[in-house]
Amino acid sequence: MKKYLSGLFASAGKKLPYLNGIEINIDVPKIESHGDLSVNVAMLLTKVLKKNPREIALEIIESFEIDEDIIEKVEVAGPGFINFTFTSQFVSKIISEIINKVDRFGQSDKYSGKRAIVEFVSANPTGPLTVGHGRNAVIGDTVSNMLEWIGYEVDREFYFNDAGRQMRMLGDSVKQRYLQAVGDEIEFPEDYYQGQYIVEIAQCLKDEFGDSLREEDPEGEFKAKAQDVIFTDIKQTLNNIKINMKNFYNEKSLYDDGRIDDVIAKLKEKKLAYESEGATWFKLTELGMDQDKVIIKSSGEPTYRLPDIAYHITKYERGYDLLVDVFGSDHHATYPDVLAGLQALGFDKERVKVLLYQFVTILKDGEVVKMSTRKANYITMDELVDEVGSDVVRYFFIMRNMSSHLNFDIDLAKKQSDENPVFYLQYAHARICSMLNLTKDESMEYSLDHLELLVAPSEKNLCKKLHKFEEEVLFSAENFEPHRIANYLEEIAALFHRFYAECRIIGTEKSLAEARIALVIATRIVIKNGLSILGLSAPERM
RNA sequence: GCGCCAGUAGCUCAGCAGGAUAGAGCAACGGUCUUCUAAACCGUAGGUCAGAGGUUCGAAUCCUCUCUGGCGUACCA
Repeated sequence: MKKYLSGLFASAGKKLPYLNGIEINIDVPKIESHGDLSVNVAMLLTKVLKKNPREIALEIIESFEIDEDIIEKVEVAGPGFINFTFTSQFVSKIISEIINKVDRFGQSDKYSGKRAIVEFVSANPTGPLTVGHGRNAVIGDTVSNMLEWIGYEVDREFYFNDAGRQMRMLGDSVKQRYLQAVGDEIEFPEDYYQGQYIVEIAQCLKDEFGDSLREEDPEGEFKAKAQDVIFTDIKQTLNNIKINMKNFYNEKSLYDDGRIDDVIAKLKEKKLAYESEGATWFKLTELGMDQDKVIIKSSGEPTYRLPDIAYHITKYERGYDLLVDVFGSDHHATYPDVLAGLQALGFDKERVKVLLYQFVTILKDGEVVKMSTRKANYITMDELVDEVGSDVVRYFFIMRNMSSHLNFDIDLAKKQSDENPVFYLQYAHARICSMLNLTKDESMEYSLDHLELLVAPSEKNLCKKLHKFEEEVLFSAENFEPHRIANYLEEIAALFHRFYAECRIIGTEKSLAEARIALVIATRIVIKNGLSILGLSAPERM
């Protein structure tokens, strides 16, 4: 519908030159009597033309060559809006397109040929994935899906660090538990990883090696075993919520490849790194930032900035056009350093898109749950998925704007009832499948020959919303706003349920019934496609 | 102190590519199944869009300030 209007204004521009070169905003009015689409261009032109906006609007309307099969009515309203009402015939045509494209409907090829890498989760393997990681995981995977829908070839990647302090602590923790397991009476330090999984890993080592590891370095067999067990578990957890990473990128390889040294050398070459107080500093003040930061500590260990820069360079080198990073809001102060580094080394930082999401507050029994991996005070993703299922978990994490704090109410998520919004969408899909089974039993088929019979308000409203799917997917993907898809689907489902309440198929005159079946099939396709973008199942019965 | 995010109905949140009378779900109240799934639909009630200025023909939406909450502001990641 919007495309048609854009064309209409483009050709009107030939007669009214002032229409050329200005952007035509096409809006959906909130009030039904204001038509299907509305344009405010006349009001924007008052200043330039020094004329009353309603006069301008009238002049524009007169210049249109209207096809009456498409546009039913054009009128000037309010302070100078131009309101368009489309014919039912035109509006319902979308059904043919949807039924034609099926699971490709909503996809676009705007970015085809482009490659994107989405880095997400990226948790160090010190413990199981918790509900705290959930929002990151679901945002990353859903954004990846959306990018695929607009043409990108997307690789999902998990970046991790198996060196460093946290992992050292992990090895120490396992060793302590092991010593306890082989009978040593020692006290387990309070600041070590407290989780039960550490005890289990230690038990495994005891079963395998007996007490022969008493003198083993914590960073040897202990750390290796822990990392192995925990990573296997993390992969399984991701799999449980339908996430498949293409790569797990180990920070360590950046050292082995000499990439870390390379970055240092290049920064020094550009006079952007210097030594002071035993450490190596990154001269961020040179790049317009507030203060210089340490990139290599006096201990000789780099800070996160250095490997992060080196890692991102590999992404450019691997040929990605778009580099998406999904981070919690606690990273907001750190990534600009990395971007500045990339830019200084000649990489286009505009290709990096950092998605920052706000933290999740977990509510259980009406209370806030404070989580910490080290203190073993957490709810794991697996526990949650076992209780409520992958669909509910994914939906809860994606249904809100990522820039807003999210309350995750575990008790609400557990309810298999109408209080749980994900069922609203799935129920619409299941209801449709059930209807279609029934019409099939009655030997009724869909037909695209009489779609113009779909004139009831609930039919027209549903069709109008179906028109917007492709645009919605494109806009959501380009703006990295996955929650919009969830909102859109809730609207489609609501319109469908209303249609269901008002319009019947069985017992209706044949050609209208056939048109309605077509509408229902089209709706099913859109709901199913939308659910698939969100990584949710589309159940055929509930 | 400085920076980022947020503040919209009792609760959880949409809306924020400036538009006409601010929405949904839940919770409350009332109605709708002898015919396609009542996990649904219809209706009632509920608001100083945190507050104050400003820009504009027009502001929940953009700008400034204030207040409140979250997160940062490391030789942790």
